Amino acid sequence: MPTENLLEHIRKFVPFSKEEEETLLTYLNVKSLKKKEFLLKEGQICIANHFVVKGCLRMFYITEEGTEQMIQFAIDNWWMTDYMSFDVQKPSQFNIQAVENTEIVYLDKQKMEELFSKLPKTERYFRIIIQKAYAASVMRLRYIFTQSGEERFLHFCESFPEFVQRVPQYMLASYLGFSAEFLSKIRAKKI
Amino acid sequence: MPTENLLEHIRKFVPFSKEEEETLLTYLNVKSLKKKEFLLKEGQICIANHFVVKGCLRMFYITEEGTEQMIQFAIDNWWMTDYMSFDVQKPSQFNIQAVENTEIVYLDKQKMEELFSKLPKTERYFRIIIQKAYAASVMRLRYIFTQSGEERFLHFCESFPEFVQRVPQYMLASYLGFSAEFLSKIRAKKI
DNA sequence: AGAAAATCTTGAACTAGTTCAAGAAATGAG
DNA sequence: CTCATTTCTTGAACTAGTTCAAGATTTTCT
Repeated sequence: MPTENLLEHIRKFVPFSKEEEETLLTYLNVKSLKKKEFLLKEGQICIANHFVVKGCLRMFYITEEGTEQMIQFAIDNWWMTDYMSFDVQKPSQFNIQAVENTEIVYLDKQKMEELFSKLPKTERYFRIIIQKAYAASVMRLRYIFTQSGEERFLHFCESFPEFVQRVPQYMLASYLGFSAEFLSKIRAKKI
Repeated sequence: MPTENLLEHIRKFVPFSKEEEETLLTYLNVKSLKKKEFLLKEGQICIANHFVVKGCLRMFYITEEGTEQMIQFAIDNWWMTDYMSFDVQKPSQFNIQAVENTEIVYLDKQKMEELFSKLPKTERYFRIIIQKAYAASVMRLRYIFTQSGEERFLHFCESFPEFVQRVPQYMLASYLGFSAEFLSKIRAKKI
Protein backbone atom coordinates (compact mmCIF):
# COMPACT_ATOMS: atom_id res chain seq x y z
CA MET A 1 0.00 0.00 0.00
CA PRO A 2 1.77 3.22 -1.10
CA THR A 3 -0.15 5.40 1.34
CA GLU A 4 1.18 3.26 4.20
CA ASN A 5 4.71 4.54 3.44
CA LEU A 6 3.50 8.08 3.88
CA LEU A 7 1.68 7.31 7.14
CA GLU A 8 4.84 5.72 8.45
CA HIS A 9 6.80 8.83 7.55
CA ILE A 10 4.25 11.09 9.23
CA ARG A 11 4.27 9.00 12.40
CA LYS A 12 7.99 9.66 12.79
CA PHE A 13 7.20 13.33 13.42
CA VAL A 14 3.64 13.56 14.71
CA PRO A 15 1.56 10.86 16.49
CA PHE A 16 -1.91 10.22 15.08
CA SER A 17 -4.81 8.11 16.35
CA LYS A 18 -6.25 5.31 14.19
CA GLU A 19 -9.31 7.46 13.37
CA GLU A 20 -7.17 10.42 12.42
CA GLU A 21 -5.11 8.22 10.13
CA GLU A 22 -8.30 6.96 8.51
CA THR A 23 -9.43 10.53 7.90
CA LEU A 24 -6.04 11.47 6.51
CA LEU A 25 -6.17 8.61 4.02
CA THR A 26 -9.35 9.98 2.45
CA TYR A 27 -7.45 13.10 1.35
CA LEU A 28 -4.64 11.30 -0.44
CA ASN A 29 -4.32 10.29 -4.08
CA VAL A 30 -1.94 7.76 -5.55
CA LYS A 31 -0.29 7.78 -8.97
CA SER A 32 2.27 5.77 -10.92
CA LEU A 33 4.58 7.66 -13.24
CA LYS A 34 6.51 6.27 -16.19
CA LYS A 35 10.13 7.36 -16.56
CA LYS A 36 10.21 10.84 -18.20
CA GLU A 37 6.58 11.58 -17.34
CA PHE A 38 6.02 15.17 -16.19
CA LEU A 39 4.19 16.25 -13.05
CA LEU A 40 4.65 19.94 -13.81
CA LYS A 41 5.85 21.96 -16.78
CA GLU A 42 7.21 25.50 -16.82
CA GLY A 43 4.27 27.91 -17.16
CA GLN A 44 1.74 25.60 -15.53
CA ILE A 45 0.35 26.23 -12.06
CA CYS A 46 1.60 23.72 -9.51
CA ILE A 47 -1.55 22.25 -7.99
CA ALA A 48 -0.19 19.49 -5.77
CA ASN A 49 2.46 18.46 -3.28
CA HIS A 50 3.99 15.09 -4.17
CA PHE A 51 5.43 12.44 -1.86
CA VAL A 52 7.74 9.90 -3.49
CA VAL A 53 6.95 6.39 -2.29
CA LYS A 54 9.43 4.72 -4.60
CA GLY A 55 11.44 6.15 -7.47
CA CYS A 56 12.99 9.50 -8.28
CA LEU A 57 11.77 12.92 -9.36
CA ARG A 58 13.82 15.86 -10.54
CA MET A 59 13.04 19.58 -10.62
CA PHE A 60 14.79 21.59 -13.33
CA TYR A 61 14.44 24.49 -15.71
CA ILE A 62 15.77 25.40 -19.14
CA THR A 63 18.34 28.21 -19.26
CA GLU A 64 18.49 30.88 -21.96
CA GLU A 65 21.27 28.87 -23.58
CA GLY A 66 18.87 25.94 -23.81
CA THR A 67 20.50 23.63 -21.27
CA GLU A 68 18.74 21.94 -18.37
CA GLN A 69 19.60 23.25 -14.91
CA MET A 70 18.81 20.80 -12.10
CA ILE A 71 17.39 22.34 -8.91
CA GLN A 72 16.68 19.30 -6.79
CA PHE A 73 15.89 15.62 -6.68
CA ALA A 74 13.39 13.70 -4.58
CA ILE A 75 13.77 10.01 -3.83
CA ASP A 76 11.90 7.65 -1.50
CA ASN A 77 10.22 9.49 1.39
CA TRP A 78 10.80 13.01 0.12
CA TRP A 79 8.19 15.58 -0.80
CA MET A 80 8.53 17.56 -4.00
CA THR A 81 6.66 20.60 -5.20
CA ASP A 82 7.32 24.14 -6.37
CA TYR A 83 6.17 26.01 -3.27
CA MET A 84 6.56 29.34 -5.07
CA SER A 85 3.84 28.38 -7.55
CA PHE A 86 1.87 26.12 -5.18
CA ASP A 87 1.54 28.80 -2.49
CA VAL A 88 0.11 31.63 -4.56
CA GLN A 89 -1.14 29.59 -7.54
CA LYS A 90 0.95 31.46 -10.10
CA PRO A 91 2.65 29.85 -13.15
CA SER A 92 5.73 27.85 -12.24
CA GLN A 93 9.24 28.54 -13.48
CA PHE A 94 10.20 24.88 -13.09
CA ASN A 95 9.59 21.40 -14.45
CA ILE A 96 9.08 18.32 -12.32
CA GLN A 97 9.70 15.02 -14.10
CA ALA A 98 10.17 11.36 -13.20
CA VAL A 99 13.79 10.23 -13.65
CA GLU A 100 12.74 6.58 -13.35
CA ASN A 101 9.37 4.82 -12.96
CA THR A 102 8.01 6.36 -9.79
CA GLU A 103 5.12 5.85 -7.41
CA ILE A 104 3.81 8.90 -5.66
CA VAL A 105 1.14 9.91 -3.19
CA TYR A 106 -0.09 13.45 -3.66
CA LEU A 107 -2.21 16.06 -1.97
CA ASP A 108 -3.72 18.83 -4.01
CA LYS A 109 -3.75 22.42 -2.84
CA GLN A 110 -7.41 22.51 -1.93
CA LYS A 111 -7.38 19.17 -0.12
CA MET A 112 -4.27 20.23 1.72
CA GLU A 113 -6.01 23.34 3.04
CA GLU A 114 -9.06 21.30 4.06
CA LEU A 115 -6.81 18.79 5.77
CA PHE A 116 -5.03 21.51 7.72
CA SER A 117 -8.29 22.75 9.20
CA LYS A 118 -9.70 19.25 9.75
CA LEU A 119 -6.52 17.86 11.33
CA PRO A 120 -4.24 20.68 12.56
CA LYS A 121 -1.58 18.12 13.40
CA THR A 122 -0.92 17.65 9.70
CA GLU A 123 0.08 21.30 9.55
CA ARG A 124 2.60 20.56 12.28
CA TYR A 125 3.99 17.72 10.20
CA PHE A 126 4.47 20.00 7.19
CA ARG A 127 5.95 22.76 9.35
CA ILE A 128 8.57 20.26 10.47
CA ILE A 129 9.42 18.78 7.09
CA ILE A 130 9.51 22.15 5.31
CA GLN A 131 11.77 23.48 8.08
CA LYS A 132 14.15 20.57 7.48
CA ALA A 133 14.06 21.11 3.71
CA TYR A 134 14.85 24.79 4.26
CA ALA A 135 17.76 24.01 6.57
CA ALA A 136 19.11 21.57 3.97
CA SER A 137 18.80 24.22 1.28
CA VAL A 138 20.88 26.66 3.36
CA MET A 139 23.56 23.98 3.83
CA ARG A 140 23.56 23.41 0.08
CA LEU A 141 24.28 27.11 -0.45
CA ARG A 142 27.15 26.74 1.97
CA TYR A 143 28.68 23.92 -0.04
CA ILE A 144 28.24 25.77 -3.31
CA PHE A 145 29.95 28.87 -1.96
CA THR A 146 32.84 27.15 -0.23
CA GLN A 147 33.81 24.00 -2.02
CA SER A 148 35.30 23.54 -5.48
CA GLY A 149 33.38 21.47 -8.00
CA GLU A 150 35.62 18.50 -7.35
CA GLU A 151 35.15 18.74 -3.58
CA ARG A 152 31.38 18.96 -3.97
CA PHE A 153 31.37 15.86 -6.16
CA LEU A 154 33.49 13.81 -3.76
CA HIS A 155 31.43 14.97 -0.80
CA PHE A 156 28.21 14.07 -2.61
CA CYS A 157 29.54 10.60 -3.51
CA GLU A 158 30.38 9.95 0.13
CA SER A 159 27.03 11.23 1.39
CA PHE A 160 24.77 9.52 -1.19
CA PRO A 161 26.71 6.64 -2.78
CA GLU A 162 23.58 4.78 -4.02
CA PHE A 163 22.19 7.91 -5.57
CA VAL A 164 25.22 8.54 -7.77
CA GLN A 165 24.51 5.30 -9.67
CA ARG A 166 20.87 6.13 -10.07
CA VAL A 167 20.80 9.37 -12.08
CA PRO A 168 22.64 10.24 -15.31
CA GLN A 169 25.91 12.04 -14.69
CA TYR A 170 24.89 15.13 -16.62
CA MET A 171 21.98 15.65 -14.20
CA LEU A 172 24.25 15.26 -11.21
CA ALA A 173 26.82 17.66 -12.70
CA SER A 174 24.13 20.27 -13.22
CA TYR A 175 22.78 19.76 -9.68
CA LEU A 176 26.28 20.25 -8.29
CA GLY A 177 26.70 23.41 -10.36
CA PHE A 178 29.12 22.54 -13.14
CA SER A 179 29.15 21.16 -16.69
CA ALA A 180 28.77 17.50 -17.63
CA GLU A 181 32.19 17.62 -19.36
CA PHE A 182 33.84 18.81 -16.18
CA LEU A 183 32.35 15.94 -14.18
CA SER A 184 33.68 13.54 -16.77
CA LYS A 185 37.16 15.03 -16.31
CA ILE A 186 36.96 14.78 -12.52
CA ARG A 187 36.08 11.09 -12.79
CA ALA A 188 38.88 10.44 -15.30
CA LYS A 189 41.38 11.73 -12.73
CA LYS A 190 40.01 9.69 -9.81
CA ILE A 191 39.53 6.25 -11.37
CA MET B 1 5.99 48.76 21.05
CA PRO B 2 8.31 46.31 19.22
CA THR B 3 6.02 43.31 19.83
CA GLU B 4 3.21 45.16 18.05
CA ASN B 5 5.23 44.93 14.78
CA LEU B 6 5.36 41.18 15.13
CA LEU B 7 1.64 40.91 15.92
CA GLU B 8 0.90 42.94 12.84
CA HIS B 9 3.06 40.62 10.76
CA ILE B 10 1.35 37.55 12.18
CA ARG B 11 -2.11 38.99 11.49
CA LYS B 12 -1.28 39.19 7.81
CA PHE B 13 -1.18 35.39 7.68
CA VAL B 14 -3.32 34.07 10.54
CA PRO B 15 -6.22 35.80 12.35
CA PHE B 16 -6.04 35.81 16.15
CA SER B 17 -8.54 36.86 18.81
CA LYS B 18 -7.63 39.56 21.33
CA GLU B 19 -7.18 36.93 24.06
CA GLU B 20 -4.96 34.81 21.87
CA GLU B 21 -2.81 37.82 21.09
CA GLU B 22 -2.50 38.53 24.82
CA THR B 23 -1.38 34.96 25.41
CA LEU B 24 1.10 35.14 22.56
CA LEU B 25 2.67 38.30 23.99
CA THR B 26 3.58 36.50 27.22
CA TYR B 27 5.91 34.19 25.26
CA LEU B 28 7.90 36.92 23.55
CA ASN B 29 11.12 38.61 24.60
CA VAL B 30 12.53 41.86 23.34
CA LYS B 31 16.15 42.86 22.89
CA SER B 32 18.19 45.75 21.53
CA LEU B 33 21.46 44.94 19.80
CA LYS B 34 24.38 47.26 19.21
CA LYS B 35 26.02 47.17 15.78
CA LYS B 36 28.40 44.16 15.63
CA GLU B 37 26.79 42.41 18.59
CA PHE B 38 26.43 38.64 18.09
CA LEU B 39 23.27 36.59 18.57
CA LEU B 40 25.01 33.34 17.74
CA LYS B 41 28.61 32.23 17.25
CA GLU B 42 29.90 29.19 15.38
CA GLY B 43 29.98 26.24 17.79
CA GLN B 44 27.19 27.53 20.02
CA ILE B 45 23.73 25.97 20.06
CA CYS B 46 21.10 28.21 18.51
CA ILE B 47 18.44 28.57 21.19
CA ALA B 48 16.09 31.16 19.71
CA ASN B 49 14.28 32.34 16.62
CA HIS B 50 14.70 36.08 16.08
CA PHE B 51 12.31 38.55 14.46
CA VAL B 52 13.84 41.83 13.29
CA VAL B 53 11.63 44.76 14.26
CA LYS B 54 14.07 47.37 13.00
CA GLY B 55 17.65 47.02 11.83
CA CYS B 56 19.65 44.34 10.06
CA LEU B 57 21.15 40.97 10.93
CA ARG B 58 23.54 38.88 8.90
CA MET B 59 24.31 35.16 8.99
CA PHE B 60 27.80 34.15 7.89
CA TYR B 61 30.63 31.72 8.48
CA ILE B 62 34.40 31.79 8.20
CA THR B 63 35.91 29.76 5.35
CA GLU B 64 39.12 27.72 5.60
CA GLU B 65 40.91 30.61 3.92
CA GLY B 66 39.73 32.85 6.75
CA THR B 67 37.27 35.00 4.80
CA GLU B 68 33.68 35.67 5.81
CA GLN B 69 31.03 34.02 3.66
CA MET B 70 27.60 35.65 3.90
CA ILE B 71 24.62 33.28 3.90
CA GLN B 72 21.69 35.61 4.41
CA PHE B 73 20.48 38.93 5.74
CA ALA B 74 17.36 39.77 7.73
CA ILE B 75 15.87 43.25 7.79
CA ASP B 76 12.60 44.61 9.19
CA ASN B 77 9.88 41.95 9.47
CA TRP B 78 12.11 38.97 8.73
CA TRP B 79 12.85 36.03 10.97
CA MET B 80 16.41 34.80 11.36
CA THR B 81 17.74 31.65 12.97
CA ASP B 82 19.90 28.66 12.11
CA TYR B 83 17.15 26.05 11.83
CA MET B 84 19.74 23.29 11.47
CA SER B 85 21.05 23.98 14.97
CA PHE B 86 17.75 25.23 16.43
CA ASP B 87 15.80 22.12 15.38
CA VAL B 88 18.03 19.45 16.87
CA GLN B 89 19.95 21.61 19.36
CA LYS B 90 23.38 20.78 17.92
CA PRO B 91 26.27 23.29 17.64
CA SER B 92 25.80 25.78 14.83
CA GLN B 93 28.11 26.20 11.86
CA PHE B 94 27.10 29.84 11.49
CA ASN B 95 27.36 33.25 13.11
CA ILE B 96 24.47 35.70 13.45
CA GLN B 97 25.49 39.30 14.02
CA ALA B 98 23.89 42.77 13.96
CA VAL B 99 25.05 44.80 10.93
CA GLU B 100 23.59 47.97 12.46
CA ASN B 101 21.85 48.74 15.76
CA THR B 102 18.91 46.38 15.72
CA GLU B 103 15.74 45.75 17.72
CA ILE B 104 14.50 42.20 17.82
CA VAL B 105 11.71 40.14 19.31
CA TYR B 106 12.69 36.56 19.98
CA LEU B 107 11.16 33.24 20.93
CA ASP B 108 13.30 30.60 22.52
CA LYS B 109 13.10 26.97 21.52
CA GLN B 110 11.25 25.81 24.61
CA LYS B 111 8.76 28.68 24.58
CA MET B 112 8.19 28.10 20.91
CA GLU B 113 7.24 24.47 21.55
CA GLU B 114 4.95 25.49 24.40
CA LEU B 115 3.37 28.13 22.23
CA PHE B 116 2.72 25.61 19.46
CA SER B 117 0.74 23.38 21.79
CA LYS B 118 -1.04 26.26 23.53
CA LEU B 119 -1.95 28.08 20.30
CA PRO B 120 -1.75 25.73 17.30
CA LYS B 121 -2.43 28.68 15.01
CA THR B 122 1.08 29.95 15.67
CA GLU B 123 2.39 26.75 14.15
CA ARG B 124 0.37 27.58 11.05
CA TYR B 125 1.99 31.01 10.95
CA PHE B 126 5.48 29.48 11.08
CA ARG B 127 4.56 26.83 8.50
CA ILE B 128 3.64 29.66 6.15
CA ILE B 129 6.65 31.87 6.72
CA ILE B 130 9.14 29.00 6.62
CA GLN B 131 7.55 27.80 3.40
CA LYS B 132 8.04 31.26 1.90
CA ALA B 133 11.65 31.38 3.10
CA TYR B 134 12.26 27.97 1.55
CA ALA B 135 10.73 29.02 -1.78
CA ALA B 136 12.93 32.14 -1.76
CA SER B 137 16.00 30.01 -1.05
CA VAL B 138 15.24 27.83 -4.10
CA MET B 139 14.89 30.96 -6.25
CA ARG B 140 18.22 32.16 -4.93
CA LEU B 141 19.83 28.91 -6.10
CA ARG B 142 18.28 29.52 -9.49
CA TYR B 143 19.89 32.95 -9.74
CA ILE B 144 23.26 31.66 -8.62
CA PHE B 145 23.24 28.88 -11.19
CA THR B 146 22.03 30.91 -14.14
CA GLN B 147 23.20 34.47 -13.89
CA SER B 148 26.72 35.88 -14.07
CA GLY B 149 28.03 37.85 -11.10
CA GLU B 150 27.32 41.11 -12.88
CA GLU B 151 23.75 40.09 -13.70
CA ARG B 152 23.10 39.04 -10.11
CA PHE B 153 24.37 42.37 -8.83
CA LEU B 154 22.24 44.43 -11.22
CA HIS B 155 19.19 42.30 -10.47
CA PHE B 156 19.76 42.69 -6.75
CA CYS B 157 20.12 46.47 -7.07
CA GLU B 158 16.80 46.65 -8.91
CA SER B 159 15.03 44.40 -6.43
CA PHE B 160 16.36 45.94 -3.20
CA PRO B 161 17.69 49.44 -3.95
CA GLU B 162 17.51 50.69 -0.33
CA PHE B 163 19.32 47.62 0.91
CA VAL B 164 22.37 48.15 -1.31
CA GLN B 165 23.16 51.38 0.55
CA ARG B 166 22.72 49.78 3.90
CA VAL B 167 25.33 47.03 4.04
CA PRO B 168 29.06 47.22 3.24
CA GLN B 169 29.84 46.17 -0.32
CA TYR B 170 32.08 43.34 0.71
CA MET B 171 29.16 41.71 2.54
CA LEU B 172 26.92 42.11 -0.47
CA ALA B 173 29.60 40.70 -2.79
CA SER B 174 29.97 37.65 -0.59
CA TYR B 175 26.19 37.19 -0.40
CA LEU B 176 26.00 37.32 -4.20
CA GLY B 177 28.79 34.76 -4.47
CA PHE B 178 31.86 36.67 -5.65
CA SER B 179 34.81 38.63 -4.29
CA ALA B 180 34.70 42.21 -2.98
CA GLU B 181 37.27 43.21 -5.60
CA PHE B 182 35.09 41.92 -8.39
CA LEU B 183 32.10 43.96 -7.16
CA SER B 184 34.31 47.01 -7.13
CA LYS B 185 35.21 46.36 -10.76
CA ILE B 186 31.58 45.88 -11.78
CA ARG B 187 30.68 49.23 -10.23
CA ALA B 188 33.62 50.98 -11.89
CA LYS B 189 32.28 49.90 -15.27
CA LYS B 190 28.68 50.99 -14.61
CA ILE B 191 29.16 54.42 -13.06
C1' DA C 1 19.58 -8.68 -33.02
C1' DG C 2 20.01 -4.10 -34.94
C1' DA C 3 18.88 0.75 -35.23
C1' DA C 4 18.04 4.85 -32.72
C1' DA C 5 18.42 7.57 -28.82
C1' DA C 6 20.69 8.91 -24.78
C1' DT C 7 24.81 9.43 -22.27
C1' DC C 8 29.78 9.87 -21.53
C1' DT C 9 34.60 11.16 -22.87
C1' DT C 10 38.54 13.94 -24.52
C1' DG C 11 41.35 17.82 -26.06
C1' DA C 12 42.12 22.57 -27.30
C1' DA C 13 40.97 27.28 -26.91
C1' DC C 14 38.92 30.36 -23.96
C1' DT C 15 36.82 33.47 -20.01
C1' DA C 16 34.62 34.90 -15.79
C1' DG C 17 36.09 35.65 -11.76
C1' DT C 18 40.17 35.13 -8.10
C1' DT C 19 44.21 36.44 -5.62
C1' DC C 20 47.62 39.44 -4.04
C1' DA C 21 49.33 43.72 -2.88
C1' DA C 22 49.24 48.42 -1.99
C1' DG C 23 47.15 52.71 -1.81
C1' DA C 24 42.92 55.82 -1.35
C1' DA C 25 38.77 57.10 0.80
C1' DA C 26 35.35 57.00 4.26
C1' DT C 27 33.70 56.32 8.92
C1' DG C 28 34.01 56.14 13.88
C1' DA C 29 35.77 56.97 18.70
C1' DG C 30 37.73 59.83 22.08
C1' DC D 1 39.98 67.58 15.11
C1' DT D 2 42.84 63.60 14.76
C1' DC D 3 44.23 58.98 14.74
C1' DA D 4 42.69 54.34 13.98
C1' DT D 5 39.85 51.29 11.83
C1' DT D 6 37.03 49.85 8.26
C1' DT D 7 35.84 49.83 3.61
C1' DC D 8 36.72 50.48 -1.32
C1' DT D 9 39.62 50.61 -5.56
C1' DT D 10 42.94 49.26 -9.19
C1' DG D 11 46.11 46.48 -11.96
C1' DA D 12 48.65 42.38 -13.11
C1' DA D 13 49.16 37.52 -13.00
C1' DC D 14 46.58 33.54 -12.56
C1' DT D 15 43.08 29.35 -12.49
C1' DA D 16 38.86 26.71 -12.08
C1' DG D 17 35.72 25.63 -14.91
C1' DT D 18 33.35 26.50 -19.76
C1' DT D 19 32.48 25.80 -24.57
C1' DC D 20 32.70 23.48 -28.79
C1' DA D 21 33.11 19.63 -31.52
C1' DA D 22 33.52 14.95 -32.56
C1' DG D 23 33.77 10.34 -31.45
C1' DA D 24 32.89 6.33 -28.23
C1' DT D 25 29.89 3.86 -25.29
C1' DT D 26 25.64 2.45 -23.22
C1' DT D 27 20.74 1.95 -23.02
C1' DT D 28 16.27 1.50 -25.03
C1' DC D 29 12.94 0.08 -28.29
C1' DT D 30 10.91 -2.88 -31.86
